[in-house]
Amino acid sequence: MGKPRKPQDCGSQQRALERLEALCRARGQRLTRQRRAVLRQLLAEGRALSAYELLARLRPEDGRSTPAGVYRALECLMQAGVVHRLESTRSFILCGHPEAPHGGQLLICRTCGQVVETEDERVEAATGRLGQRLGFSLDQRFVELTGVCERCRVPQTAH
Amino acid sequence: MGKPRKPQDCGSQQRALERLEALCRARGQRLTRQRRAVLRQLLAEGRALSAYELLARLRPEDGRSTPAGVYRALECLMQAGVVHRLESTRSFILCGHPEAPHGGQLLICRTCGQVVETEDERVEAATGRLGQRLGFSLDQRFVELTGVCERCRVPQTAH
DNA sequence: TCGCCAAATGATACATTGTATCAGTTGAAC
DNA sequence: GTTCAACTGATACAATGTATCATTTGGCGA
Repeated sequence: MGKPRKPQDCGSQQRALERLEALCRARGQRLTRQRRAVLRQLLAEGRALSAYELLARLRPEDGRSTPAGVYRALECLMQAGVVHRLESTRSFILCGHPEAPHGGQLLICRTCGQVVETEDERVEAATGRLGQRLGFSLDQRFVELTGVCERCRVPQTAH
Repeated sequence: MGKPRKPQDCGSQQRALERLEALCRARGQRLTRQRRAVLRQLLAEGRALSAYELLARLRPEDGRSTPAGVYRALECLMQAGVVHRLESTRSFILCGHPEAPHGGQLLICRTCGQVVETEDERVEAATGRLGQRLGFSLDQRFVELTGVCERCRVPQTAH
């Protein structure tokens, strides 16, 4: 697992955090200290973290953090659509386009851990049609594709 | 969670078991006592079971079963392509069409627990193309769609 | 501003799911 | 039959996720 570089400097992180907070509020979720802290860590990390990795990062700044607390915060943030859970790796990541409609696809690089989030029309259409064909009224679609990203596959040739 | 009826009588279960065993062997896996026992339980149950549910069913007939043993058996059976893991529910189920090529889609009914397995061309094509478009060489595709199946949605109207 | 009430938190304990390790056993192939 | 890799049994533990309940917090109306 290589390390993806942190995606943003502090200034834009601050702005991103504010944007996410606004979204949560707009979707009827209180944005409490704990939830903000979880958001901040996910934003700072820029990659998927397990609940316990999150907990380890929260403890230093708030010794009272607990597993239950972290899971509750994550639950709420997922409700608000600003965090996704990666079922296949049991981890959590910030949504890449929290304003858009939801239930997208996640592409996960085995090598660097990068997660790319999409809302591919063809995949949406195909899975929707599949559900219909088999008589299911779908309420959630997990589409997680794992592989190796371009950067990891041809790391030297670029420069 | 309603109970799906057991899918087959004992005679055809026996035949199904033999067919699965043949497949495992053809794919280079020894079919040992423990693995056969796991297959038998999954076949008898006809629905997805967690590793520990499996363990509970194996213990009465073999008191020495352990979690590690169950996971090892499942690992092997997944390798052979006759068992799938449902990531979204952390459970395991017999493959519905073990002879076919693999990496299909799973539709899961929230109400009765039924799992329908498909190999939908459109979904395959769409996810493949998506990977290509984003520069990923995919090695695994988890597509799990949850919802309510037809039978559970309109249970009374049929008869 | 005050007090109310629902929501959120803190604390603890526990349940579920999954692995590491290593000694002993088994079974296919020679 | 011997041998060696694969499999198993046993034990311990790591990782992930929840239940419960007393307490605190924060938004809101009086």
